[in-house]
Amino acid sequence: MKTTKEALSTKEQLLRTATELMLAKGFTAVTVDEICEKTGVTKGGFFHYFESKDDLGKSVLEYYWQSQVQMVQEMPFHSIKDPLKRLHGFLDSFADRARDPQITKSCLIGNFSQELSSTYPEIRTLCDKKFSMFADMLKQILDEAKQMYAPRSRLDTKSLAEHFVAIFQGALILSKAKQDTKVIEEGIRHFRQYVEALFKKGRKKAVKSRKRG
Amino acid sequence: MKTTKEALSTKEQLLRTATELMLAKGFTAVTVDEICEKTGVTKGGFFHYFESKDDLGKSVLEYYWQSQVQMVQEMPFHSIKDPLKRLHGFLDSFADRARDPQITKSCLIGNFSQELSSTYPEIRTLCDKKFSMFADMLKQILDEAKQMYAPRSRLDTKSLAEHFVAIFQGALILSKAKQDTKVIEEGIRHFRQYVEALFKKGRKKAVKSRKRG
DNA sequence: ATTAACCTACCTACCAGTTGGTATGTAATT
DNA sequence: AATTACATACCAACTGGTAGGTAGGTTAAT
Repeated sequence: MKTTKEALSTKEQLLRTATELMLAKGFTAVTVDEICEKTGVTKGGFFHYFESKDDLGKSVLEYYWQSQVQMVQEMPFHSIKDPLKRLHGFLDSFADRARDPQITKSCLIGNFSQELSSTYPEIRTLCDKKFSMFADMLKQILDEAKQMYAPRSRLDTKSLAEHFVAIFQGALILSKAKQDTKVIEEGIRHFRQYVEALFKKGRKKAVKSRKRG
Repeated sequence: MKTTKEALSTKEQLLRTATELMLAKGFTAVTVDEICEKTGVTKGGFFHYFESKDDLGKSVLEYYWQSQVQMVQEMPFHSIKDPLKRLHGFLDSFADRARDPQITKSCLIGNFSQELSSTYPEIRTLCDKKFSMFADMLKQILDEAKQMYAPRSRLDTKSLAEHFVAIFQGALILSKAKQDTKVIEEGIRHFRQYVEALFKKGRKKAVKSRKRG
């Protein structure tokens, strides 16, 4: 296999190029020819690895997702014991990434969801799953924080986690129009403040309940 | 002129069809032929009204924006005197629309921003302006509410208004993937709660400041 | 000998956009 | 009242180029 010697296999190079282009222009606007030229592979080569452009779409989505998962796994917040501090560590990492000019301010899951949901049901389902998995990761932190700091409140951690995903996706869209990443930072800041407010409320309620009960 | 007798001029019919299709599939995936066929006009007819597909893009964006402005103007919240209640009225209307199954859960400004920002600078600028105008509308309500209920707080109403736009855009994306509009309702609910929390905090601070000063 | 990993050359459908019309109305001229 | 002139609102048929995809090969490693 080439993978051992060369940095990346041809297939992975194709996936990388496709990801890069589709992050900027979306699925439909990117042509197979474009991907081939930029990767330095002919069309025959491309169709050796992918059945069709649609097939590429699914593969690219999976590839992108894996890279995102890895990225999150490499974030330093996991080792933080206190769940609320861990949450802030999580948000810090995302804010750092928003500030980093080298990182593309776009999300393939969001792009595909918007562009392909009504025409490619399979991709729509895939996007749904990825969104849910991402939200679930955040939900776990929120659940722990809730249990520790506001166990009696009826805070809906699932909805709150999904809310963050929405904030993030929306901020990406705004940042593209504005060509300014501050919206992303602000979105994270607002979410932070909101969660803080919710936990304060939860604590109060918990105290009240304890007094009552 | 035909406009008086017929419901809509040919140009407006073309704009409508284009809007409808592009809300679902995005700009690139919609072909001029498709728009023509669905409108019942030939290509010659289309290019009589629009210089190019790009030109159509800009026109469609403007047309969509106007329709959205009109929609907001027709909402009942404007007559509410109390600015905080007016804000809730505003949010109520958006939540109602999220619930209404007849309304397409998609925003052309968001779609275009995501799809075309990197390739069509003019459209990107247009999206930016529309987003800003929408945020500004909300900012005005927030400003009034701030002045009345938390005049001393250093609440950033502009950032908060933009945050709502982001929440809304993000929720639309999620709702497409999930095929469930509850995320939109939830997004609005969370924003509501967040603003409430901010105003409570502002009130406390104002009280404190008054005591101190 | 077989298979994976490509490449060259090509096909067909469809894309945005053009050409050169016609039908209709309107406004000024005769 | 008839004629000329011009504009608007379309249509049918076409063009050039590009899209996704295929057929059939070559090369090199297993």
